[in-house]
Amino acid sequence: MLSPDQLSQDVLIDSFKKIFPLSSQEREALISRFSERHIKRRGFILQQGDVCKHFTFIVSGCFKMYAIDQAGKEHNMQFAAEGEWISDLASFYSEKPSGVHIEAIEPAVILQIKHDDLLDLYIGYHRFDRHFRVIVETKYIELQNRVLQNISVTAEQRYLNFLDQFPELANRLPNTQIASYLGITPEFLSKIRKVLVHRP
Amino acid sequence: MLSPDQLSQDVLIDSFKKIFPLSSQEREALISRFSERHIKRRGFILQQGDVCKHFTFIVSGCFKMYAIDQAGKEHNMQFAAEGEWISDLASFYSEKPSGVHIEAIEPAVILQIKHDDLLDLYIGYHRFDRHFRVIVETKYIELQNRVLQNISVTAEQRYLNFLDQFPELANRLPNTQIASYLGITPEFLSKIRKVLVHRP
DNA sequence: CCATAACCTTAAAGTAGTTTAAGAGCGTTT
DNA sequence: AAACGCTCTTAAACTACTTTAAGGTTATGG
Repeated sequence: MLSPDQLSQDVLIDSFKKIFPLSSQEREALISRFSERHIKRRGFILQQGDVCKHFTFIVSGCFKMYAIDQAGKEHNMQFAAEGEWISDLASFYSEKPSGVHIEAIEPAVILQIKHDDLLDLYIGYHRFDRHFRVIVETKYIELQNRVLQNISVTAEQRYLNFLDQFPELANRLPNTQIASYLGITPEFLSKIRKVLVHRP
Repeated sequence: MLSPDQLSQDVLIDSFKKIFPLSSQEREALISRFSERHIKRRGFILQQGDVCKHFTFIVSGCFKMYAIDQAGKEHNMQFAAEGEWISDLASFYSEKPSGVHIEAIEPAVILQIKHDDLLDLYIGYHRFDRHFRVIVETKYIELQNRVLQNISVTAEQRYLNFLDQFPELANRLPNTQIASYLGITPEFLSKIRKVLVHRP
């Protein structure tokens, strides 16, 4: 747990600037409330049963959020890489135990703000209400698209759309993780890939 | 297009009060920017190809939001009934043509605020940034649950969860609409229901 | 109050996705 | 160098879900 170094700060500030410019006062208020952490591959920043106490900004690396079913199987709800936010909002705002894990797929550097510090920020600098409104709206729109795909298209098309939407992630992730995200078995994804090679 | 009548106003204000209290000034600013409309069954408040120009609060009645695929089939992305908000956020904020329809399943009374009036409201009364942040966060959490179900459980379990989560809606909606929401055919839902009757 | 469109169900045949099992390739750990 | 775990693939048998078609029932709009 360190104060953010200059490089990490820049990545965070840049991401905010894409939504609205910040005054130097706002920037200072923002940075001073975040702390930096380095996470190993397979390290957790949230485990099922714990309360999600931080909102996390990813400076580098990649995470998955997943739930485990009664049969012990993992189901990937989302991936998040550098420049993105990740948190279990349901647990974060309700302060109740989370139903999901958030785990590093690659070694990562993150910036975290605690629940109470974020609420402080909202109260002291109302501009941040807007920033986080826009962040959540963006994520909501993404999710809505995903729901539509899940109920309307085949696994093959979902896979193609995934490649199209996240070409970079598709290279970094093992296919087992992608299958879990798509809601199919790794075996079936393998079958799909085979068909696609012979009919591109 | 009328000014909101007293009853509709009360429903709207009550919904805001659940998040944070409003000053009488804020209440006035809010109400004065909404207009009331009465929508017939099967009436549209948004059609694919049009820009979504309003954020809609439902005073009474029920809507579905759906997309139509290449084969001409409808896929229900969400239902919304009295006390809830509905809008195609992607189109609303980007001001680009929408990919979805929003249609009344029952005759409805709604309150609508225009895009620019909402932005005005955000600027003049920053409290509303927070209100709408919370509204979207709530919807996001709901969607995230739905994604998890879509990738992890069978259609039967999804149906049972739907009955559990929206018992009231389940009574009001025809099964064809529910099937479309669950991502299955009406025929298969019928099969599931038959099995459930013989094994409750 | 009649016509028609929307809704629900059944069943048979077909397709999409899972399960189980087995083996091969690769990178890490001991 | 051996042993291990993780990933990817193949294939056969199985289950979940769709398609097509048909018939009966209920709403509702004209």
